[in-house]
Amino acid sequence: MAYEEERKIFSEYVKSNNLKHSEQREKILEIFLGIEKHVTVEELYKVVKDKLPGVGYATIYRTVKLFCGSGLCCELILEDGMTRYEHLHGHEHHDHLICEKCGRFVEVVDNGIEKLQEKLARANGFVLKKHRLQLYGLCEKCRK
Amino acid sequence: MAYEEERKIFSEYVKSNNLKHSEQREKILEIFLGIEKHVTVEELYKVVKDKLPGVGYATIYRTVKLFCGSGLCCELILEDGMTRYEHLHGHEHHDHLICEKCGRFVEVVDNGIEKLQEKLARANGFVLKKHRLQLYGLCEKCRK
DNA sequence: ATGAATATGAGAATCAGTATCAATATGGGA
DNA sequence: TCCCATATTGATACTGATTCTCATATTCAT
Repeated sequence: MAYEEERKIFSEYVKSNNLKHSEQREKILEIFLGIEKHVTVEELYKVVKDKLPGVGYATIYRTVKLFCGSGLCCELILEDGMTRYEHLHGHEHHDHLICEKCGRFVEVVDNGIEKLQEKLARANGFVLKKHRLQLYGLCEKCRK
Repeated sequence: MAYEEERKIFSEYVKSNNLKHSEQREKILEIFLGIEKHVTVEELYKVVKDKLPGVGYATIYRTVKLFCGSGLCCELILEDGMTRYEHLHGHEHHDHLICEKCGRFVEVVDNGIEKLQEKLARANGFVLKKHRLQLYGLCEKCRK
């Protein structure tokens, strides 16, 4: 049984919000953590369905929202109208570089950009809370 | 009758795609160009409805898509599930700084950020086509 | 003016996500 | 251990934004 730390974080979140543990939540968490990519609810549903045949779509939606609340993951909203979820625990902040042809995701960070964003916001009288940066282009393979 | 240039661009786009002119398209274009902000289809629909009472929702959707195709405007997709449209002709590229409380939009550009994005993409083997950068925070007023 | 092609408006359909609700499961106390 | 108030679940209905369909109306080259 892996992901001790994450289980603990989730467990504490559940407890401190007067929620309850359930087999579904345990299983979905484990499966979600085992998928090392930005997963959509639909994708997650399909995988969970294998191990938990009776599970409903709504439960997946509800459960990933809990994961977000607990700080274990966050939403990634692109332009295709499907929300993806990505792990947060043990992952640094990053932006996304996306190939328009093959859909490949690369996680990128640039401290220079981060700093300039802060500066830009401040110059306009804003206190920056978060940002979304997505770079769309063609990857090496897809250009050939 | 204003917006000569834009009308011409649209007119040429229509012609070169074997489409047809129509009163609706003319009117919607004029109204759209007159709104100096990032407009949603719903907002545009309401304004158009005043001058063109019989107009249907679908026509607005179809027409703004044409405007995008012609290069007169582009889509702005935020996190609220509503697509906004903004003028492109005669407007420089810019990113968006958005107040999380009052919803105010500020258009911003930073050449440093733009360059670093290019560099970052290149370093990962990508040729950059476009990017989305949205900065969310609290504006001066809303912090008080 | 004519006809082939496109545009329109109304409403149905779609699609991701949310709300509802009856049935079930959980967990802190007696 | 059993009780029971409370939370969770799965099924399904519902949203809200957008797209599709289709019969009718309009455009435009001839």
